[in-house]
Order: sequence, then C-alpha cells, then structure tokens
Amino acid sequence: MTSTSTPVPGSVAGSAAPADRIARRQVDKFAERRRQLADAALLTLSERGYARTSLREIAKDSGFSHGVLHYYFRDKVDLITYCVRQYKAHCVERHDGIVATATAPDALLAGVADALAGTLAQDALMHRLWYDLRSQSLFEESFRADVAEIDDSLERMIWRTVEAYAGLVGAVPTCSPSFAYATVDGLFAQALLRHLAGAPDALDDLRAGVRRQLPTLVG
Amino acid sequence: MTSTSTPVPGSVAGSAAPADRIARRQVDKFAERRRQLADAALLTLSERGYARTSLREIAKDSGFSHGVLHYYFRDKVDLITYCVRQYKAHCVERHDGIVATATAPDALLAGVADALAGTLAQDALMHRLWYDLRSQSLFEESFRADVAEIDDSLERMIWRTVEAYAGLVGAVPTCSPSFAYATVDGLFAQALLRHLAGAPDALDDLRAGVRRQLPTLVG
DNA sequence: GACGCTCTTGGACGGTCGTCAAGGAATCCT
DNA sequence: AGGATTCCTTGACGACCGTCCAAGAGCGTC
Repeated sequence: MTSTSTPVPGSVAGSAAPADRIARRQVDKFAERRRQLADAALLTLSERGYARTSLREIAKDSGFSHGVLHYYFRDKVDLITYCVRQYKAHCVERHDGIVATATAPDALLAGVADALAGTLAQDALMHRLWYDLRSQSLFEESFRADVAEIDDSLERMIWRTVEAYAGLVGAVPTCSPSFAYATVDGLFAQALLRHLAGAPDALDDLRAGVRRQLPTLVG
Repeated sequence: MTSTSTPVPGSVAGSAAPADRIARRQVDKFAERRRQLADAALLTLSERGYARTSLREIAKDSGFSHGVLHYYFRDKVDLITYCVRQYKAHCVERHDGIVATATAPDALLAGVADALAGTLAQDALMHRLWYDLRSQSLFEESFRADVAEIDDSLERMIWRTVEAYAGLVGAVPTCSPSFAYATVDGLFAQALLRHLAGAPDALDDLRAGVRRQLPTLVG
C-alpha cells in the first residue's frame, strides 16, 4: 500500500516485493504497539479491576495520551477483548511443559501442585483479573465468547494433566473433563481468595488439595 | 393507617411506655423501608451486575426517586453492603433443613444434589450476582469483610452436609472444610457458567458431580 | 526543502455517575 | 386543627466516563 517507486529502501536484499515489506513492516509496527498498549492495559486492569479502570488510566500508565487508544482499538470492548486474548496466551504458555517433564505419579502430583501454587503466588493479580472478567462475562454479552474460549483452554489444560497422571499410574480417567476442571479450579479460586486476604496457609492448602483431588479422578 | 384521634390503633394492650413504642415503630418503619429498598436493589443488581447498576436505576426500579436512597443509606457502599447481608440471609435460610431430612446416605446425596441444581436453576441471577460481588471484593476493600463472612457461612453449610453424610455412612470427614467447600463451589460455579451460557446438561452434570465428589470427602 | 503519510496529542462533547441541599408532601402528636 | 417531624421529590453540582476530532509532530521519500 501507498508504495512509491523506490525499489529497495533497506539494506537487506530481499526477494520479496518492496510493497510487501513496507506493508508488513507497517503492520508489524501497528501490531507491536497494539501489544504494547494491551500489556499496559493488562497491568492496569489487574491492579484496579475491570469496573474501576478507565481508558484514560490505561493510557496514562502506558505513557501515552488517552486519545491514542482509539487509534489502535475500535473501542473499549475491542481493547479488553484483545487484552483477554493476550492474557490467555500468557497463561497457557506458562503452564505448557509442566506435565511432560514428570515421569513418576508422585512427581507429577508435586510438580502440578507446586506449579499451581507458584503461579497463584506470583501472578495473583492476574488471576484475580481473570475471575473478575469471567464474572463480567456473565453480564456483558460481548465478553462471553472470548471468556468461554479461555475457560475451555484451561479445562483442556487440566484434562491433559489428568490424562498424564492416569497414564503414569496405569489407569484411565474416570471423570469428565469439566468435573476435573471444576473441582481443581474451585480449589484454585478459593486459594486465591484466601491468599489475597492474607491467609498464610492458602498456598499449602492448595498444594495439599490438588494432591488429594487429582488421584480421585482416575482409576 | 391515616388514623385520626383514635387512642388505640391495634387490639394489643401494650405494657411498654408509649415513647418506646413510638421509637420502636419508627425504627421498624425505617428498617422496613431499608429492607424494601435493599430488596429492589438486590433485584436490579442481579439483573445488571454490580458494575453496571447505578443508584438512579435502583431507585427507579423500586418506584422511588433517586434521592431517597441517601435518606436511608449513607452512600453506595452502605447500600451494597446491606444488600449483601440480606442476600446472605436469603441464601442460608433457603439451604437450612435440607440435610436434616435425609435418613439414608443416598437420599442425602440425591437431596443435596437436587437442592443445589434447583437453586442454581431458580436463582441463577442471584448466584451470578454473588460471584460478581465476590470478585469485586478482591478489588474493593470495603466489601471484603462482608463477602468473607458470607463465604464462611457457605463453607460451614457445605461442611454440615459433609458431616451429616459421614454420620449416615458411619464414617468421619477426611478433608478440611475449606477443601470440601472449594471443590463443591467449583462444581457449582462451573455449572452456573454453563447453565447461563445455555448448556442443557449443566444441571445434570452438577448433580452427578456432587454425587461423585461428596463420598470422596469421608472415609 | 517541501511533501505525504503515519503516529500522537490534547481539547471538546454529550452523557452518566454519586452526592447533596432545599423545599414540598405526608404523617404524627397534642 | 395546627404545628412538628418524618418522609420523599426535584434539581443542581462537580467529577469522570467513552468517544470523536482538529491539529501538530515525526519522519522517510521525492
């Protein structure tokens, strides 16, 4: 787009047409700033919560003026939706590979329990935001699809854990994926609630709870 | 009402001093209107969610003008807090007596599962509001104490169920109250999510999930 | 150096919010 | 009946919201 007659603007001898490169670079720049703004938004959102975060506040924390958000995002819903998707990527990526490293049942149990307790402690504000947005999706129709998609990916993540554990103990899962996710997520949500309220034993209880619940899901 | 000079409005001959009666009646009237307004607020809140409900909207749904809310409540937080307490009473009262009627383990399981599925279907909007407010309490310091109190009462409610079931099967609970509550509440929250999303098997899955999880909590 | 384009700014608009005060309406008491 | 008190309405205020827009800055291209 808007390509002029310049054949090669950069030093790289590209085989692609210059118009493509220019377009790609512009797109990349655009997408990169989108990501950057979404990162700042995610940070502000996790600190203040969805209901109390305004676009002006997000922009201020990002170092830009409030008008720029409407240059990169159609409206507030577009921004939040993009943030939620970014959150999903960040979340699933973090949990990948934990299950695969364990070779013994108890090691898997300990690994998963520690991983859950670890991310709960480290990304507490992010998880808080997740439960906030999940609640909001029950009222705001616009969020429902994206939230449901993330919830499904989390359910699949837990289900992979159950399947791996079943394989290590030479058994098969005896429950549905949604049952496994619901109970483990319940433990996680409760632990987050108590952790943020200052309960010192929240993390240990989460670890113990996961180690207790997972074996009941196979047989 | 609109009584004229009649000395005795009611038929009951009160021995209390008139001033006391007057004061009490005024207090009762004040408290009664508070309850009435809180009821309307609870209804509006459950339909629109905390973040999207304004005092003007609550007042309009209650049939009063928006200014009256500040006559009966100090500010918005005072109103919401009062509503939450009212919600707690409504919720715990509804669940009382379900456990006591069962005399066989399987009847208890079925009763509890049906009760949970029933209230989820019937009071779905109210439960949605509860999870909304519980999420808000993670951000808004003012709600935290009241929400934690309700959460405790729910945990105790589940724990009573576990103890009753353990008694019927001649065993004792083998988990902590918070573990029992976390897993059951996880099942309930997930079922609510799917039920409101239109999943037809959400209620059955909740029933099956409760019937499966409860026996694993005793031994 | 002038132009064209992308990127960014900051102000303005209409709307809604919580809060409050002044005054009218209803009710109560003597 | 009439004054005192309680109850409720109405309108206003300042603040903040999402959104839009005109204008300027930055910068590579001719």
